[in-house]
Amino acid sequence: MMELTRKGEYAIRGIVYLAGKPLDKVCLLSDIAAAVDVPPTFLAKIFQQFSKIGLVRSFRGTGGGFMLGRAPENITLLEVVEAVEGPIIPNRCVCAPQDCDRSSFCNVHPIWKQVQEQVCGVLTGVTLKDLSDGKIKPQPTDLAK
Amino acid sequence: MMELTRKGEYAIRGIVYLAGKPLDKVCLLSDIAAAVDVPPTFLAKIFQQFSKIGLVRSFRGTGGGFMLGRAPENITLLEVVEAVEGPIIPNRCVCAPQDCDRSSFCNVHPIWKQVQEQVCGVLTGVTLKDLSDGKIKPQPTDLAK
DNA sequence: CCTAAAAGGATACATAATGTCTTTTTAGGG
DNA sequence: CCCTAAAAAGACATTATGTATCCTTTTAGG
Repeated sequence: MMELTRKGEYAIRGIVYLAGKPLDKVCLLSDIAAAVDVPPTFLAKIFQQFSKIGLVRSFRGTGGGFMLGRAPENITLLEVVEAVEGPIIPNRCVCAPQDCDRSSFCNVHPIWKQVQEQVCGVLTGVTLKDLSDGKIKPQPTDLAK
Repeated sequence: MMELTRKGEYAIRGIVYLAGKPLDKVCLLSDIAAAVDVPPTFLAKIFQQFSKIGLVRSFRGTGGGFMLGRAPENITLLEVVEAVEGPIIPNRCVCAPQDCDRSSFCNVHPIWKQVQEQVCGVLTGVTLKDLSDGKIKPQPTDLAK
């Protein structure tokens, strides 16, 4: 359960690679794909999605390629993951409570809500800069224990 | 991402129903399925799995049926979820770090580990008794904020 | 032995994941 | 103005997973 897909894994690899480059450097898709070991055609699809929502910027034609859409310290891992996997929804009822109007067993609802919040919390706390720097910030929840 | 399957949803419904019955009461599969609105044949498969690992006990033949395998306060939601969905693994690399020996992008590894711990933490904090009682205990993480 | 009930196995269908291929558009450079 | 490089877009193929259903077998009570 809760498993990131290949697509998600590839997306993170690719965009973290971009985050490690200068903001104005245009990178060839084929170079990125080779560097992070992802099928180029697949990565193309992912970056097309990212381009539409501004996570990356793309340039066509000769000398074209991709660069990060914004400064890496302003892009959270949550944003990347949700862009490629859709929203973090442990159970349908979290977003559609009307499906949950059964009596007893929908006591579970608040639990899924908690799970969702925890996960989003962790992923929000990490930026692409953190990841490309190799400096992962400890989460508050770690300090707690 | 992270979505519980129907099977998982059905499993929880079914076993929470059992948790609400007296420990020695044998319930007909068909009754359970009808009560929690789950396809009986599907629930049968789920409870067969549960029976093998002792989460529920089954009785065959006339007067047969299912009951909870242990006291509901000793069964956590995590146990139920993992029994039916498999282990909580946000990314393969969490359980197989050898796949993660790439340089930069596996900085993400500790993040997935954190996610895993957070989710398991929440699900461990809830028992079937809590769920069948309708009394969901607030998590430590809630108090923190 | 007859019937009720779960166990086990095989099967069917739909959807999502994981790619690939081809064609089209865009842009730079001679 | 063409030629070439590169991404965009769309169609397609393959597999795996999810979501069941059905049928036969085993077990147990009466």
